[in-house]
Amino acid sequence: MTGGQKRPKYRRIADALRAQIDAGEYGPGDRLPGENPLAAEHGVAAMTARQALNALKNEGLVEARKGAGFYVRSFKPIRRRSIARLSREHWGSGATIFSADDARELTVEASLLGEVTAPEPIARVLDLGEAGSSFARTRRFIVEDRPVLLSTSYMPYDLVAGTPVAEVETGPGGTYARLADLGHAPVHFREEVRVRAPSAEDAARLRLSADTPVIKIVRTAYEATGRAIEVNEMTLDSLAYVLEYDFDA
Amino acid sequence: MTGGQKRPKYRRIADALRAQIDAGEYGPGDRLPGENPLAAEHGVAAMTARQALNALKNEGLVEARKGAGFYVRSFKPIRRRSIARLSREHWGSGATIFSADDARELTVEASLLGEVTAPEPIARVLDLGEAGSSFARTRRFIVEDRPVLLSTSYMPYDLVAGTPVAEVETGPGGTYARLADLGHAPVHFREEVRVRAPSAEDAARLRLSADTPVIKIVRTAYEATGRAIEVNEMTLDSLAYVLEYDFDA
DNA sequence: GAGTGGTCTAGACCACTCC
DNA sequence: GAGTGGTCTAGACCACTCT
Repeated sequence: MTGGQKRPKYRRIADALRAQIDAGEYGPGDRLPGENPLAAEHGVAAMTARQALNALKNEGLVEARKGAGFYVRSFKPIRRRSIARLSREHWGSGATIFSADDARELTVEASLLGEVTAPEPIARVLDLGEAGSSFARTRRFIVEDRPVLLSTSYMPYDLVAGTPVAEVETGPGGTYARLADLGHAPVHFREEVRVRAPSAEDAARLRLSADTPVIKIVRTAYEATGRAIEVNEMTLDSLAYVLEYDFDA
Repeated sequence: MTGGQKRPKYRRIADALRAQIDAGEYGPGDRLPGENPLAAEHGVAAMTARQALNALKNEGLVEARKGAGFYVRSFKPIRRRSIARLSREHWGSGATIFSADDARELTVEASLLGEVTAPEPIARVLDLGEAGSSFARTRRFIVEDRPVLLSTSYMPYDLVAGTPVAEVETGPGGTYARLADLGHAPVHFREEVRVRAPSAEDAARLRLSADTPVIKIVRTAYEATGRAIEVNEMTLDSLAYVLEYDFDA
């Protein structure tokens, strides 16, 4: 009599909550009813109400805080202008490539890994030889207290060891400007975009649950000779970003 | 004594299965043990084994077939060369823009929607006026019997009504070549890439479960005057694609 | 301490496929 | 008909937050 055709109960409950969120009854940051009130309200078992809440969590609409409740997500996506940010004029002018993204308080945690053995596919692209010896640097980007992007940049060790590229601070224009100083200006880029489940480590560093997918971007930078001089492997909170690519026909 | 530190049981079972898949013990298309054998093997409740299998499903590593079992996914991602496929030389030569993607048996189901009211954000970009009157066409792309991409293309109704663009078959070079014939050649494109939970309809048309995220691409085509002449809203099976963007610094 | 989400158990019915 | 995945129930313990 409670009226059930085909759509499972937990989906109908999720639908109802989603509608309320869309209608603004629950605004960004608001707390949703917990599983017990929900279950009572809809006359189902607690597990079923929980399934509904988890469905919304997996959609990225709400986030769970242990011991506290489910809260409506309140993060405005970052618009990443993937091509403009890498234009020569941009880093050539001394701007960091991050400043082509949304203007928002941005914290970057950077650390040098120094000489590392690059993962096999990257070693091949960079033509690192048998040792696979690369120079690597990792970064974590935090916007509004939320870690949103992890990045690991690999360059041929021989190319950059002992140069300003291998310093902690790469100076105005960043790595690409320093590579240009060395006569290895990047002239071409390729970005490969994939969606995947995060590794346990990535999930932890981005503070995501294991069910939330991430965007993987692998960017390769080429110098004029056609040689690959850098590979940057990035992991993005998939709900925190909109990727924008502008190009001519 | 069975050795449990912190990682939940269901995750450890999922990890074990993932390792076996990576090791090739279960190859593409193979069937995994069901929840009951799995539960017995690991000494847990059936629900817990099921949780492990569902975790793998959400990762996209395996797919569930109702009444049959869980099977290792066996689809090789499609490499979509987003920029090359839209170059003027490409469609100018009479090739369809799909042929810049992986060479694989591709089926396209196309249908004209005719005159439709475009969604508000698209109507604004296309400057459709109050009526929001657009001409629309939808397509579904199927590769190896798997629907992988949905597309809906919107153009200003006044621009294309009664022209070859509005025909069922757009001819060599497709819509963009016909727009060029009309003196509205696209010279610039913008693609916006997002990851989201699919609508119920999109999930059904792509044969995805509601937990599997999709990639949303919104592509806007601009003519030389800077006017937007087409908006194409695409929904991709996020595990079926690798997006590739090539560009110069 | 009360409430919460994360995990887990031990059952159940249904619709589906055929291992 | 046996087995399967999808859904559902009615409990439970733990770690966590503090509504």
